[in-house]
Amino acid sequence: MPNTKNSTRRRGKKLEDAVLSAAWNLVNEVGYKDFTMSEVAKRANAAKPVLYRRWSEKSELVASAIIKYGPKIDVSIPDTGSLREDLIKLFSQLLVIFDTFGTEKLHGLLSDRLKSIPVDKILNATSSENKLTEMIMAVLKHSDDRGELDIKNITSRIINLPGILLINEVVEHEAMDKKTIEDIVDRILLPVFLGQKKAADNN
Amino acid sequence: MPNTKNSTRRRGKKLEDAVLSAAWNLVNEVGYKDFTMSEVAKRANAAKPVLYRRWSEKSELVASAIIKYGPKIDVSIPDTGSLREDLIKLFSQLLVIFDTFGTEKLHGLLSDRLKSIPVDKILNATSSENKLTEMIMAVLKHSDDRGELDIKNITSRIINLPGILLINEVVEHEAMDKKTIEDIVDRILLPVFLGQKKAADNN
DNA sequence: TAAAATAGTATACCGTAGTATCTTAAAATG
DNA sequence: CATTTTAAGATACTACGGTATACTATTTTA
Repeated sequence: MPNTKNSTRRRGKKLEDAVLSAAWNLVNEVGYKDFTMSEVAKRANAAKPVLYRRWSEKSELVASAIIKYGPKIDVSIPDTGSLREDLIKLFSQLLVIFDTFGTEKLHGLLSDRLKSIPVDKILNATSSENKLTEMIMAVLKHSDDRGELDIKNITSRIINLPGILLINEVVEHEAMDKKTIEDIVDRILLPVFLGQKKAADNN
Repeated sequence: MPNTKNSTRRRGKKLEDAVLSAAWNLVNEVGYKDFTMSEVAKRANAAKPVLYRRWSEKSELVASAIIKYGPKIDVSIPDTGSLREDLIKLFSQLLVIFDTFGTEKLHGLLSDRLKSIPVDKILNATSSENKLTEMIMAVLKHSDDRGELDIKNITSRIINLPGILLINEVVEHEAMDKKTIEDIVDRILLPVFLGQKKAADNN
């Protein structure tokens, strides 16, 4: 504590913040591909090993910077009484991600992260406390309560489907708009979710 | 190293084959991550620029080698009279890929390819006549002929779904077995495809 | 057959991710 | 306050993907 003023050498959180801030600025200036670790180090007046001591690879540093300085996603779980509306609202909360970053940033980040982690972890990591699958699960629980589906039949593959579709949109298309969301919900998600009907519904 | 007496300089297909063969051996020995272009060049007694003149990046060379020396995929389009059986057969044809390669090879290849091309192109890739989406389309056409769905309602997003699910399995799981295929077909693909019903079916 | 175009050879080079090493400031411990 | 421990600084290094260049063998063409 008595050091803060005169200290020439930053440590811990101070240093970490400086690096994350530099990383955030840089990724916004040059995008993901041209983002280099050396440049971040230079801008933060830090040494490269400092970066690698905290983030094991480029994509992790960028992900951290986005989590800290990127758009905050509304984490509220919609409960409108309609599965369709709930899903649309949930997806719409994610639109801000597309609005903030171009495809290039998301795309590059995605392929690099894919190198080290499985798909279902990608979304959780990027938004830390905002686990998409948990939110999906909550929405489906409400639907189950209304007797529209049987949540016991919802497998992990099905739970992951929204995330996968989201990632696919990132990779494949420039943007995700309201119309795309409705298309995904109506043509894919609802048929899949509601296809897992309660046994009583079957005959 | 100057040529010993009668060493002719290889060109065209001869040279290409030597490189592909070396690449195939190498990727099987060391996997994708430790596969280096320099080592391929060395083994094929070729110069690096020769590789890059034909394949623009590492992932392309590896993909080419797999297409040439890897398992031949049955490209026949099933037509059993049942959409479910057709889809299961189609997916089962792809099992051989998982059997032949470990996840590491597919995983690394996938993330590198993702860097330069969109998801829906990954499977079609240089494999010329083996386009998954075309086969899906044919199977769906048969189903349409039987009046089970309306093919006009099948959007590109829906057509790409099988490929996306396949890629997801590559990334996320060790293997894809019969049970997985049935799960994907019954719980996801059939609900989605059959959800796009003909207007006449609506009661 | 001679010239021109094509494409392989050899090698040096660049940029970046990521690591190793050695020194030194600052914090923790006692 | 002295000692020990932690972690930053500085810098050099390795490995690899991919490119550039200069040279030369082979094929094409006229």
